[in-house]
Amino acid sequence: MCAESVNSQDIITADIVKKIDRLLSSKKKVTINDVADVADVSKKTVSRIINDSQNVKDETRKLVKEVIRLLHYTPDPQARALASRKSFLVGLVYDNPNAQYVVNMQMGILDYLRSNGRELVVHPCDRNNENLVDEIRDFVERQKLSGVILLPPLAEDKRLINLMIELDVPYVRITARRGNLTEPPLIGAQVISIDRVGCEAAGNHLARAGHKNIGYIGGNLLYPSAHERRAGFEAGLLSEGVKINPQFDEPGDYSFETGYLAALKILKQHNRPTAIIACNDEMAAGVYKAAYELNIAIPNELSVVGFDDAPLSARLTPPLTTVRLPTRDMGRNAAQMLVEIDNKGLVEMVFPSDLIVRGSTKGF
Amino acid sequence: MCAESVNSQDIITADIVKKIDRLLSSKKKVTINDVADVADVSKKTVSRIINDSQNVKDETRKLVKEVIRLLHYTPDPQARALASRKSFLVGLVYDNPNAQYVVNMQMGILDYLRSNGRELVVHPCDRNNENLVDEIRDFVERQKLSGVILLPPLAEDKRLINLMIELDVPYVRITARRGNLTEPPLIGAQVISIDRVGCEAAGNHLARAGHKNIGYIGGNLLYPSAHERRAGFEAGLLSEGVKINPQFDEPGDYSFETGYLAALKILKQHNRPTAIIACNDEMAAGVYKAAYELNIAIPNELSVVGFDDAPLSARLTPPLTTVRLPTRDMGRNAAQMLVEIDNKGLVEMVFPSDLIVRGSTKGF
DNA sequence: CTGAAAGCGCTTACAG
DNA sequence: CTGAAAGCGCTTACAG
Repeated sequence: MCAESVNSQDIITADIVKKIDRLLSSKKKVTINDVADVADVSKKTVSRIINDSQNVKDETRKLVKEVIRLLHYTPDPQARALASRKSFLVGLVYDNPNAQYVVNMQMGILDYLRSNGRELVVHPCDRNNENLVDEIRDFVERQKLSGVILLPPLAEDKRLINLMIELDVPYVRITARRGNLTEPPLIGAQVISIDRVGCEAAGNHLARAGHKNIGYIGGNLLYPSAHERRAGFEAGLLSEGVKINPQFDEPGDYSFETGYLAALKILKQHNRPTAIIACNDEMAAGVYKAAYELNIAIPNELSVVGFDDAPLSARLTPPLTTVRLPTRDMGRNAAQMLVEIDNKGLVEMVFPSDLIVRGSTKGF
Repeated sequence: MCAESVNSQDIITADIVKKIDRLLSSKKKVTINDVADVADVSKKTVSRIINDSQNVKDETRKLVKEVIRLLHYTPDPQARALASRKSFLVGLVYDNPNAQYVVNMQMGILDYLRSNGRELVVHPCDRNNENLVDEIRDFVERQKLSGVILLPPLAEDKRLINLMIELDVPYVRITARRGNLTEPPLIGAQVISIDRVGCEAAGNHLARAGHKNIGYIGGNLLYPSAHERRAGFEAGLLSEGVKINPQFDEPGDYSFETGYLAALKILKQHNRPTAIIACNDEMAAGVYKAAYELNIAIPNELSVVGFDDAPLSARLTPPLTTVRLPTRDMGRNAAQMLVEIDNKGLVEMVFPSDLIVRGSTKGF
């Protein structure tokens, strides 16, 4: 294969073409030295161009870029990492039980990183491991990560945030917006989901359908999401003058099991509610199980709402009305923030959630 | 912090301790040069020990290892990669719709890699992308991967297998055992799941429960798993003299939708079967939906069996009887094979699947 | 705007 | 069994 001889760029001389052809046919790896040699500049100049430095004459830049293209040169990431003490690896740190969420996030992050010559190194961990902080410190330092993305609930862990600051590594936290403004100001870059918006729509949807006797199964109150979602559901109901029935207001922890047990408790009572809001789809699936056992028909006798749009939710019978978070979009934007934005100061991006109405909710 | 002065190893002299203390308090990164200097050997010798070379005197090895320990030295992965043209990164290449499978596999792979100073770089891709091969070639070459793990169905892709051989990179394929021995001999290292075993148990379970009129919804026949599973189900039934009713033998493609449509078709007939075997849980969930709409009670009027033990399966009402693959174990062992075993020749590990009986199956 | 020199922290190839 | 030298492919720090 020879360098396209019909070259529109008259900056590429016959001499250069000859050099390129020789390199290409030698089958050896093309390095910065080859580019420098062919373009007749120093490798420092090539380095400047690779790293988007401004201090290069336009003409020089154009020539070098063309040579890079013709040689199919890509800089060696390990060599760059060694010299600059920064790798082109991004770490994804999480401890999360929801596989779909993790996979969607990975896809979104990679949507962006791919265009950027970076790779994603996954690092699931155990938030109850007492060596968590040291272990993550090792990970970041050894791999000289160019950035870290923290998923909830680890993104809320003060120890990890402090670690990122101590290591001076760019990081982006994926979090849910707190309604509670008495919280200390948020630290570092964040991609924030607003669980509240979709929940408000869901509450409104139920209230408008005529439901007045409404049960509630809460999320794990240690997570901001549980508070946010509740605030949203309540606001949506209240806009139509409806409140959660305190008689059927049960705690939960986002697990199928607590959803099931809470629903059993609620549904066994004689004036049982006509709708139950569960703080996530897992628990909503627990409500389905309880309803099934008690022979209560969804949606005819009971409407159910969840949160997450888990794969599960569309597979339930009837399919579950739920709230969706744009997880993949959030991942893509988190990666972009990490790479493009200097991490000093506050940076945030906000993503609302959406109500998805399916077959589990019905009016009278 | 000073090096433990009460040192049981009399090889560590006071002089060495002093040097170590000075290094540790300097806060600079500890390198191979420091280790060599403290142990009074060449850095080549330290390198031999890091890389488990045999040609080192026991005494020397012991001393150097102790110095490494006291200095908390860890070799720089990027420097090693640059010098040896091999990184300490393992690539996970897949194109798979099932999030739980991917996440379990990642966990298993990391179970092993963690103990090994290696990291996992994830690389989801699109098998219909015409640049697939070139794109993966770039990935492997640029990152100088020390190994690649291929998940199904990409693990069956001849183009990728040839690519791995061409690049001479160690690789392990995760595959399902084919029953068909006319297939060409299997290439390279493999971690093989035997879908057949669990399916046979499932078929047997149904037949022993007294089912004689049995419907079947197949998997995507492009994947070996679809054939394996069918062979297993049939063998299990046949051991009790039962066969799939050809009248209710429907194709499917592993999607919820095809499961649903096939089940509708089957269940609308007047002599409908008392049990349906679906080739995976997604399709089994489709059967639930169809049964619900047709007002057919599971398991009282219809038993259902799936495959995967997806998170979904335990959440369905009633919970689904299904077959489980030891995904995480497979991942751990794949990583171990990749790292420990020279990739020449055939190497395989086999993992059987298990029947998990839950509430969706019932006798008469 | 550009470059020569030194160095990042290892391993390779060779020698003894 | 051990080591001195060169080199992997880049960037840094400095100079002009």
